[in-house]
Amino acid sequence: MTRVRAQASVLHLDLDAFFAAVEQRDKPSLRGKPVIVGGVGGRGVVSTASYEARAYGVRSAMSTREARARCPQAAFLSGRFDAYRAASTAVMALLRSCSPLVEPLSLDEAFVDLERADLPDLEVPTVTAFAEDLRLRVQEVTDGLTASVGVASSKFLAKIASELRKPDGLTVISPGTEIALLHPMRVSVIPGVGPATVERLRRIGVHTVAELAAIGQEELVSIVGKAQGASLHQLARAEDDRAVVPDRETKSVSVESTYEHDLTDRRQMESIVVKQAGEVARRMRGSGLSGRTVTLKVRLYDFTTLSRSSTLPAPTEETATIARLARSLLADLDTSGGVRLLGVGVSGLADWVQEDLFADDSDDSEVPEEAPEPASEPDQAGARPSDVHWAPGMDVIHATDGRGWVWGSGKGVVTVRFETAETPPGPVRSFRVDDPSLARWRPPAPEPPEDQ
DNA sequence: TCTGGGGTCCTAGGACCC
DNA sequence: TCTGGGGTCCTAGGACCC
Repeated sequence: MTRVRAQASVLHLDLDAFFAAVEQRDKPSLRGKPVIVGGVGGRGVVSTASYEARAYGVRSAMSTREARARCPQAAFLSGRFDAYRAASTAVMALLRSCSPLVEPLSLDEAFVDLERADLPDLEVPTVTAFAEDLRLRVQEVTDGLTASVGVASSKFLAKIASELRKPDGLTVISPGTEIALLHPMRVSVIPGVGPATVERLRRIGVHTVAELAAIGQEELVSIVGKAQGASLHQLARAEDDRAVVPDRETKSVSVESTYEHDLTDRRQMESIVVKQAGEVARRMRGSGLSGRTVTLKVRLYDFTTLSRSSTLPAPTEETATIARLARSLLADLDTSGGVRLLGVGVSGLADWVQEDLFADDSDDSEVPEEAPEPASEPDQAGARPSDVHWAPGMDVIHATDGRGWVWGSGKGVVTVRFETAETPPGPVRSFRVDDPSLARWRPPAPEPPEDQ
């Protein structure tokens, strides 16, 4: 049984501070400055911090409130996923031009199997030169984003390697040196070992990978469970023969939202859940999926999180069906203390057999109107999602001043900085939020990728 | 008014079936 | 007077990842 490959032929690529780097690329005034992308509302968290912001201790998953306290001078932006997706698509296309076996892990990360790349051999000097060239080509296709790359004899070690010289670095682990590198490290370097597992291991005196490797598999299983015990037993020995798998299938589709103020009105909760069901259904139809299990997620005022699910006899992608089920699941829950998050998801997915290629994918079915939507509109007090209309960072265009982006908004005023990736930092001007000469600007739709 | 949003995988118990 | 033993499906919750 193969434990690892004899050569360093798995590559892991990770774009550095990805969301923040895209913002700095497109907004020249932010280059060299702390930039924080994430939820900008009172309950937001940091998604990505630029390295300048990390110097102040700002980290992913930290609450935005704390990030503001640590680095008040940072630009706080709510994120432009179309731009991130476009950059990601360009990088993934580059990787797929190198090898047919590319496994994206997220927008900013992927494995590449070099055994299927067109290289003369897989010796360390060859893969090193290839990886350095690849990093340069990433910068070319993304107009300047940097990537960190690791190359090793398995997925596990390639991922660890890419972390070692961030940002903008390359690490190749020579075959045969894996254990010497790995064993002194803390167990938390192992993907899948988070705070709960670190604590369990700490209680039996295990802190490093070497100490982990010294534990018997039975003891490990008794502490962390069957699957994780078996996995840790192998990874601690640098044993990993998982294949690079392209085209992993989607297992679930979901939408959730945390509200600035806890919800208490059942009618309002129902109307939100119905809207979310519609969004899930729309996305499912967009990717040709349908599913049998509908799940409602509710986070209460005290952060306890509940889920309730119900499985249909046959798959659906219809708004009305998903909405009806979600609403009936909500009906069984006690939400009297207040609700901070609501979400709707569908799992148990099957490919959608498209009966008629020319059928339009709209879904006009009506949701039974037992709970009419509260009169008027999204900004009902307490129901406003964390991201408001003029979100910081959003691209805008002004009738006479041209293109810029939203610096901030409040008190009926939007502040815009006029600049683009190509034009130097420009003036900052303020407008009334309802100024008709100001509009959201969207980049031209990217070419849909060839497959999928 | 600590604690996002979109996912994946695992566990454990009960139902149900052979 | 006790009580088998799988396998699969479903549900709820939790850990973890980016």
